[in-house]
Amino acid sequence: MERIHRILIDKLREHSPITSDDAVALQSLSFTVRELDRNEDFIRQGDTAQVAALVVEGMVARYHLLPNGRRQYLSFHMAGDMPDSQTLFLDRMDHAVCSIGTAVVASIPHKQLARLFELRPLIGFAVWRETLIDAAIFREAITNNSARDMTARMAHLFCELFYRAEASRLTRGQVMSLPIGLAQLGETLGMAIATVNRTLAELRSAQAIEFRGGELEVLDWARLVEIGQFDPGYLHLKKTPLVDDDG
Amino acid sequence: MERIHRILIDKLREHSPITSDDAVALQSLSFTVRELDRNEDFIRQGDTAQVAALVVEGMVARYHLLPNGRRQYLSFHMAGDMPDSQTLFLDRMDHAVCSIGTAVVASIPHKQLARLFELRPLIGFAVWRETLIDAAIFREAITNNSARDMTARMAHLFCELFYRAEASRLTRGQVMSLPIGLAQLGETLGMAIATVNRTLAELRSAQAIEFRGGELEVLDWARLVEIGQFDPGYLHLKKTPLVDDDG
DNA sequence: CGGGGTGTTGAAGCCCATCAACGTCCGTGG
DNA sequence: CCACGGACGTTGATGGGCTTCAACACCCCG
Repeated sequence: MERIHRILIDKLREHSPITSDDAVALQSLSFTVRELDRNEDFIRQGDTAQVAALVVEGMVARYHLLPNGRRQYLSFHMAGDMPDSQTLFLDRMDHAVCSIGTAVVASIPHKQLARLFELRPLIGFAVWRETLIDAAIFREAITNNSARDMTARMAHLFCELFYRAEASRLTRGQVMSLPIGLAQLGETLGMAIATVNRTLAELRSAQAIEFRGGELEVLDWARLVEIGQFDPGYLHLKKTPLVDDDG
Repeated sequence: MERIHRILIDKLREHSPITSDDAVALQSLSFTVRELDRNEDFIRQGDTAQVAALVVEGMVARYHLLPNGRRQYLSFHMAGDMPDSQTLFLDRMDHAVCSIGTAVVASIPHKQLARLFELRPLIGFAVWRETLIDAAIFREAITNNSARDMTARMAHLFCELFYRAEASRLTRGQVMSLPIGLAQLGETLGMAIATVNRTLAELRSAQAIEFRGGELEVLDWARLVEIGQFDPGYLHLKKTPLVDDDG
């Protein structure tokens, strides 16, 4: 099996039942691969698309471009995510997608996906579920940036990213790759860079995390969860670990 | 045709192509109707559901319940919206849904919807599209509450609600029903009640809106759009008005 | 060695949360 | 009819947390 198919199937299995037949059908999908430099836009606001992207390596981010030229980052995506699955059914992108750090993405033609959804509705439902989890993450971001103080806000973001990375087996022990700068953190959480730095120092001195050189290390998960008021329910992931029953 | 079916079909037509055959199929859906007092929860955080709700009259809101007992309102929904369509594919509600003002909702069994999606994929795609527009609205709320100052934030919310109400023909001239209090506005926009009041006064003195007694009146749409930096692209609605070609 | 990008830290000031007091409306019950 | 009480809206005073601005440190790469 191609690595790209493996990634997609494993990802869907984090939340959906995918049968062996479904897996075989998914392997019929063709794709093209593209390597991205750090901070490279690969979908722009206003674009239309005939392909959907699948993250293969690294991380990508979605963001709104604001009138003043600044950005509001909306979400971060790692291997297995389809950050622009909405282009399947919405004509124009209302936001942009860029890489953070170097990344690899695969492009899958809309037409092949649509045909698969008609042939095997359960695959469509699995991808639909994926987009619904996306929406749940957006909702949590609303609450995070509106109702939590700066420290909780940052802690919650780190909790979410680490939890998701772990579910996708992208962590090494207590460390995950998060090749993001303070400026981008600020444009995610709605805080000024200076505040980002001071809040980060706070989390560090609480012995909760270490964040340097594009790597996030969780020193005290329980404390981080408590500071961030993190409850992973909204991620709708199965609690059981992945089982490789097709390889 | 039942009024409930009419509402649902018209709503889907705001963004999706629904053929006469699709419309007939949609009319096979059965439902039960429930009337709600003002501020009545009808889905709670953690619930599972076998039915999906369709707003028939009035407005409902989705919200996160916070540890301190306060709420973060996430979105508002009016006639035609399906505020809990995610229950079709996600087991547990990660947020609650309540009425604001009195409202009427219809409940449609999940099983009937799922069968319809398998029989007629295009209907499923239309509902999917609806959930994707929801997600786009959530994204805009992230940006609104994170990157815009208080005045723009409130203006943008009013723009969105009025624009959506107009698309669904729920306005009377420049007036729409918005039976919401200052406290709830604050819990939507992430500001204290006092600030809500003062910001509201600002918009009033700018001759942009009037908001009183649960009614929002737009006095100067262009100015409101400018203050709120509102661009309706993210709502993904067709620009053409609805055409009643099945009645 | 120089320069740019990024991170760090301090000082000043403002916006907004908080608190408090008062006003207004409306429904209830005397 | 009026008195009362509660929910909601309004307004002022205060304080603090965050933004802003500025200066400097650091590091990688040319």
